[in-house]
Amino acid sequence: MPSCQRGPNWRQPSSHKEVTRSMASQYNPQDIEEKWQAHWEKIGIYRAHDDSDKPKFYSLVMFPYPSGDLHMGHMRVYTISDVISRRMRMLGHNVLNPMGWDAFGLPAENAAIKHSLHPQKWTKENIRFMRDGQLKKLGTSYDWEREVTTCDANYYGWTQWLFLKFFEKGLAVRKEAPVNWCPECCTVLANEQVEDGACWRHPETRVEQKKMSQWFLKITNYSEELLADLDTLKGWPESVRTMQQNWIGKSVGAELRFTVESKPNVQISVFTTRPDTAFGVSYVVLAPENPLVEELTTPEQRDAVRAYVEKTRLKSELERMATEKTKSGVPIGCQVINPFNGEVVPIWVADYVLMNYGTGAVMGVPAHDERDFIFATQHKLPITEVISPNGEPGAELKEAFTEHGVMVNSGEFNGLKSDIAKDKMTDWAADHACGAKRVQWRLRDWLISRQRYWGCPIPLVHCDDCGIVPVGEDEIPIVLPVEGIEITGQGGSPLTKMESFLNAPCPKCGKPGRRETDTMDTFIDSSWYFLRYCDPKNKKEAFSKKNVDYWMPVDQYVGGVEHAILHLLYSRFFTKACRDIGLLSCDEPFTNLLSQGMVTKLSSISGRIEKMSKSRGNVVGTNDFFKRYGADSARLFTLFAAPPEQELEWSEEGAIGQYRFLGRVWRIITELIDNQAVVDLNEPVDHDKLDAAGKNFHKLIHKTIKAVSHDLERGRFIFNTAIARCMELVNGLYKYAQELTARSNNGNGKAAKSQESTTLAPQGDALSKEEVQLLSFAVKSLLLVLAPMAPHITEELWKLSGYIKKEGDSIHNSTWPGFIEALTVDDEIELVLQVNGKIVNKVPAARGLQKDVAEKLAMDDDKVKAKIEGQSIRKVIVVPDKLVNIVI
RNA sequence: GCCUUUGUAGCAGAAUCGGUAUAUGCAUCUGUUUCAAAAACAGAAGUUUGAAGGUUCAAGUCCUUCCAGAGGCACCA
Repeated sequence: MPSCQRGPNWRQPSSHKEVTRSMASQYNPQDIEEKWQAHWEKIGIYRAHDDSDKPKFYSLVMFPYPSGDLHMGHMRVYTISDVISRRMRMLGHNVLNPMGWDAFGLPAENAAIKHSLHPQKWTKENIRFMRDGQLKKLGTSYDWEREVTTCDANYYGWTQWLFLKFFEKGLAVRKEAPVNWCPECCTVLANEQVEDGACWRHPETRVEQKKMSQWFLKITNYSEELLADLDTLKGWPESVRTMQQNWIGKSVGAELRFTVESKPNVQISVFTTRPDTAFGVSYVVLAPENPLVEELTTPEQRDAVRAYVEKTRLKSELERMATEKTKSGVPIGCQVINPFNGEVVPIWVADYVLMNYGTGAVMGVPAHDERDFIFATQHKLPITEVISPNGEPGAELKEAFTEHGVMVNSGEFNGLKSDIAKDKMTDWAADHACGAKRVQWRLRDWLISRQRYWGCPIPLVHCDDCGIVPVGEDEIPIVLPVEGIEITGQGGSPLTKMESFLNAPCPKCGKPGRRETDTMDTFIDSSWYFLRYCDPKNKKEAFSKKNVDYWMPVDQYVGGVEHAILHLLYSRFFTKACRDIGLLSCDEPFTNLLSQGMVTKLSSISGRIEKMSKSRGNVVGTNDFFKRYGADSARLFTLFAAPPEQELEWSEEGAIGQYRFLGRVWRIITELIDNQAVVDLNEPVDHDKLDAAGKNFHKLIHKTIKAVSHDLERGRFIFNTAIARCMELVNGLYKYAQELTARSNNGNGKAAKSQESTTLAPQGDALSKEEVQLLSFAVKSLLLVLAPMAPHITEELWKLSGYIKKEGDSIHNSTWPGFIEALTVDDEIELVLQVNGKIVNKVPAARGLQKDVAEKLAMDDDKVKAKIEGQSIRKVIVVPDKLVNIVI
């Protein structure tokens, strides 16, 4: 596509004009960007200091997985976070803006199998390229001294140490449980890593349920706190809080116990959120996996029940959920006694009841539960109404009535409102030893074992005598072997075949034992990396409490919404657990969260606008773009095209538009400098000495500073409007410069014509001192407010304007500009005159008019007069400095 | 089914408290410049705010219902 080849390198061979034009007037990002990146690194201006008089600001972006290549879609999040960091630095904060690598994980192993390259080598090479060839070229302001890589032993050793602490506290436990197995990854997965019954890595692969003995972290110990503290996270998007709330899934109800008629010592517990419907129970259902099924089934029913259980076992979870219209089931032959009314009802087994929620058993109340209604209708079980909308029993039930109402057919509870009866009946059950109040959670413990090689080894030894024994703290790190490992993808983790790794003495008794070969879920690595950033080089501790208490919590976290549950929930849990272990003091890790939207682009494969990704064939590479238009243009476009939390469609034309804008900034400022129309400004502009055009422009500058400051305020971050304001200022600068140029050209008579027809800026010697000052103020302010968003061009122009005098000077070390409030408001406003809410006229008026003066102004207006003539006025509304509305 | 969220010129998006509907960019058109084009500079045009009701002197903004898109949870008892 030759038409796309435009850009700074584009030259027409016959263009002689290009040759004669001064070099300074050409904006060439490739001449300045790498130069400044190297310089910033040399003078170390982005280092964070662990002690400082300045207020701290911890700016964090979700660290990347080193997959090898970042594209423009990835760059959005780094740009947003970088602008925030840079601006906070200019506001006088001690900013921590670190970067690292989430470097353990399956893709490295898969790549190893494919290219027969060791995961470590693959990962390290990717990191080097992504760091030096991509992130640095974007112009990010990271403190690379604090770089953290989770697959380095000096990091994962502390991951193991934290595991031991969790183990000590009883927060890491081994238990046998049904777990999700991904046949593609050949490993188990956490619940959070299963989406719609499929592995989150490949949606086409269904996970299988297996019963295995595995390591879990007891995140459920923190269910209540994780839920309750969501309310304190005012700086989080509502949507993310809701998603976590749904995931934790608290439901309050009761556990009721039904005694088996033929075996009085056996009880079936059910969980219900509606104990008020207990008089309507017409059967009790067990999940097919419930061990009570085998225990209670009568000989006559045994064959039917076994066949049914076997049938459901073969169904996938998806198939089990698919049957919404029909509900299969088989009676097991015996009955339970309803403790409330003494009624004897049958026990069934049915696959609409799930073993892994509640107690794996449910009381069937067909009249007041949709699923039970379908089940009872199908299997001809009685339907007893116990709650009525109006207290009148006997209505024909065509479907389940699931709302609250008034109790009927419920003995001593009749007539009560059902929501009140809920508590009373729970109390009754507790008093009669057949139930209790109970809270049920959806959240389950975090399964962290992975049967994979490229992860953090779990620091345990299996001993025949002592069982499973944690290694001593002095043995840490348990190093993941790199040499002599052969990764084939066959027959499980290579660790299981590596004798030198496997053989280890029992830490307790010293006899030969065998090391645990499972590694940890990589989400463990990322659950505490933000703590390590606070103290990345500590060789004695995971992090010092002093440093963590200084920097934490993170003031602004930026990342993708795909981690709304997974990473963010795990990190919150880790923070609380570390707090209880005594390692730190805060309750929540991330005070403010910005979830940036994804970057999309038309995919030539599907023909639709989709998330930018390699597999969809719609990626825009970083380096092609940087070379052609510069990182500053890329940054501005991603900030400008949409608000940060919204989706952003990448557009080549739009991005070039930003390049054009920066070209405008470059041309006007370099020309002003060439013409000596700007000076090193060190005194304020004297507003009163300016002419009308000057006054207007001076006000525009103050308005711009105010508006950009407001848009970039903490928690607001509306970069698109901030850039729009900068554009307005540039447009204003062109206009003002043009007026000054026209004036001096008129004065000089003919001077203008010939080759000066493209002149943008006036000559300095044709201007008054105030005008030069005003232009200088405009240039200085524009560069300062633009600096966080376009760091390279602003630094170069800052230097050309003479503000860099010694090493260490940088626009990024400068102070964010202030503004004079009085100069942000206009003296004259346009007063809108309405009759009956319809606009009749707009007239200029002085600001701050008294209400009666404004009203008189409106009444005297000819157009208004014509409208209201002969009518009686019912009411006049005056909104000061806005409008007058006459109601007739 | 439940919850969250979005709907404004051709496109992306602005619009404190309800108070002149659209800043800014892309695209389009015109002029200057040019042999011509591009670039640059200057200028113009365009919607009645997804739909219907309601509250109000006044609604893009508040309320109700509906329609459409995006995301989350879901046989959760």
